Amino acid sequence: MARRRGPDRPTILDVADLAGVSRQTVSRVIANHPSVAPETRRRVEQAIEQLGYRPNRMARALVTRRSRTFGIASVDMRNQLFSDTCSAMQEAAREHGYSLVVAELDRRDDRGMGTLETLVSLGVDGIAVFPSILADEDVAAFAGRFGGPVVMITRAARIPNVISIALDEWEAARKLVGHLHTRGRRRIGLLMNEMFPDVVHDRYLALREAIAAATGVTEPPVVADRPTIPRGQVAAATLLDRHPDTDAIVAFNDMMAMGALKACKDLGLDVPRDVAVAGYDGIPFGEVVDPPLTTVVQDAFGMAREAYHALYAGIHGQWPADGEVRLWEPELVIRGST
Amino acid sequence: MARRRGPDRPTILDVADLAGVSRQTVSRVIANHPSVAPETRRRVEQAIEQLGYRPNRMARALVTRRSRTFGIASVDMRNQLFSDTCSAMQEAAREHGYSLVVAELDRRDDRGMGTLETLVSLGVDGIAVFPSILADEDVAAFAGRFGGPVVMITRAARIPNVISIALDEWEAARKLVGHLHTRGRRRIGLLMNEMFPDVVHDRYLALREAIAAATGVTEPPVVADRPTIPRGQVAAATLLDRHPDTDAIVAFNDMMAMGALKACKDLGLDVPRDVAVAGYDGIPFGEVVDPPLTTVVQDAFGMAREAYHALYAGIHGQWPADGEVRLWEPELVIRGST
DNA sequence: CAACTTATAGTGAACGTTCACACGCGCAGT
DNA sequence: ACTGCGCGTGTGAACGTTCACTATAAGTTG
Repeated sequence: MARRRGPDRPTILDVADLAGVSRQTVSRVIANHPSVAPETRRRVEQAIEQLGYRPNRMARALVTRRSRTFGIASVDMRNQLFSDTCSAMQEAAREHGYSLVVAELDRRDDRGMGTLETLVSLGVDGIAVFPSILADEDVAAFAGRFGGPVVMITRAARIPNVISIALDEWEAARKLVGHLHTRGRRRIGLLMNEMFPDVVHDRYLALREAIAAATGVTEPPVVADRPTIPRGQVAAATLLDRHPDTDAIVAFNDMMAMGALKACKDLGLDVPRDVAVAGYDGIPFGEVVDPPLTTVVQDAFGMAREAYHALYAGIHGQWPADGEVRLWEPELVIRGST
Repeated sequence: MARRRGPDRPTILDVADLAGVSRQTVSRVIANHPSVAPETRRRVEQAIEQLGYRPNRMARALVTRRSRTFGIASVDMRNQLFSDTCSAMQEAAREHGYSLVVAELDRRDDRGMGTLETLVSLGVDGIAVFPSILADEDVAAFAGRFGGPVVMITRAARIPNVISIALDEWEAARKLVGHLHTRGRRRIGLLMNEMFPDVVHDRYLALREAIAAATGVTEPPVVADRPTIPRGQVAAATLLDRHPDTDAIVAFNDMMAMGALKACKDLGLDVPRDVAVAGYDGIPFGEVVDPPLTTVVQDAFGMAREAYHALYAGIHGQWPADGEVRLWEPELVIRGST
């Protein structure tokens, strides 16, 4: 074991000294400012190279009031949708030299607001909030106070100072329920997500509306639980126990739907003969399960890219003070489970 | 659309003014320094509350040379293992008030080193590198230059100034191959990951050694491809085409293994009767596929927590100048596919 | 009661940048 | 020769903190 002490990184002054110029000139070279003599620029660049100098982005951010950093907050980082979003945003951010700070929303910490404040104190220029557990009023208040752009992904809500990017739940529900109806399903049960009342709300409301329109049933059976495979299994078992005549199950996401597949198998029900099962998200594993899962797919990458570009645009220019909702078209992928 | 201008966040001076004290006193209150009169502390706390003040962590980091931020770099953020790691590190970091900056390693950018330099310029206190595509020498050079703690996850390599935390591949291979051998499998084929030569190497070497020990076959058939379901499917088809007598397939991870399941189904082979299939990682979907997947599980959460605590300890104290490898015990989960 | 301690509070400098401005120089126009 | 201008460069201040001191008042000791 050796005591560790950073061999202090070179600063702009070290570069300036080595190149025989002032710090400002080095700064200009870095910023690609035109008014630097070619010969000087060359010397400075060589000094930078030689010292392995990298500007300290915190110091820079302190004066420019721009960190070239976006925050992205999620309730659950282990969600595949979130990983995809993160990855796509990072990809988009790269071309502008932006970086990402991630934070998992902590319910215990002031109902999640503390997490957002942490991002702010880290100096992020904008924030993307992923399926929010936050109350709309809280988000609105935060966005006003923050002053930078805030986008909300996977939830459609018109919140002042917030752009929300989300799946068109009503279109999705129409497509999915329409498909089930075509296949002769009439008694559709729902497996919803207990964690995000609001998210559930849209998806639930849309499905209920579509079901009512298609089958006339206004209060379809519904069980709420956490959106995981085991909880989906339990929820589906509960649903089928309470309503044995159910001939189709629509789950909040593919995980729950997979749990439902297991539950059906346990009960000796054949999917899709006895019960059809469908989910949302289109995760890759859906293709592999038996039977392959019918699912409503959203273009997570496209949405993430749009979120990034909204943030980026928001920094430089305008931002809708009264909020904005951008809906994305869902795609229904029909596979063996329905 | 309204022009956006941050309603400048309050600074420590605003708080000081409101409370009628100096900035240093506010600073002391924030740091919970003892030498502040109870009455003064109360006034300051109230001012903080009233203004919604949050210290600017960049300004603080500039002087303390500590950002309370760790960087985490990954080749592929969409990997489930990475999500789990991220989530667990974040969880562990919370109690110390640390935050996470994530970056996806960009091969194009100086073979990935640029990404690490970016993290440094953001001022992270330590870095976790997730399945590295970086050459050991590059990592070593970087770790030396960086000066802060660097941990490498999922790869065992003794690199100066780096703690590496990884699965014990040899133990894993022994367990898995031993199990297959017990079930009478003698002609084991491998599906490996073409992306990370080094990672492959350990897993591959370990499996080859275990296979040789168990069956006497010193050069088992192997096909390398990307570790995804579709590529695993292609790779398995190739393997089975070249070696039709294969009676067991071990895949680099569960994704490839699932692809292999599909390939077997396509070829009309029964799993596990005709061919056994096993993977690595123990992702939750492995339970759901048909047949459920036998897999080598690593405690991603435990490893991530250890990584975090290593970094945290590294900041404050000692760091092994000549590197250190910490191996984690694998667990073999036997399910229907073998 | 002088001298020392303790508790509490404040001040200047520094962290590594960029911004706004000033400076010096050479050249063109009058 | 004077003015004006543009180019290339340097200087002081500022960003929001904390650190290392210093200062003051009150209490404690011998």
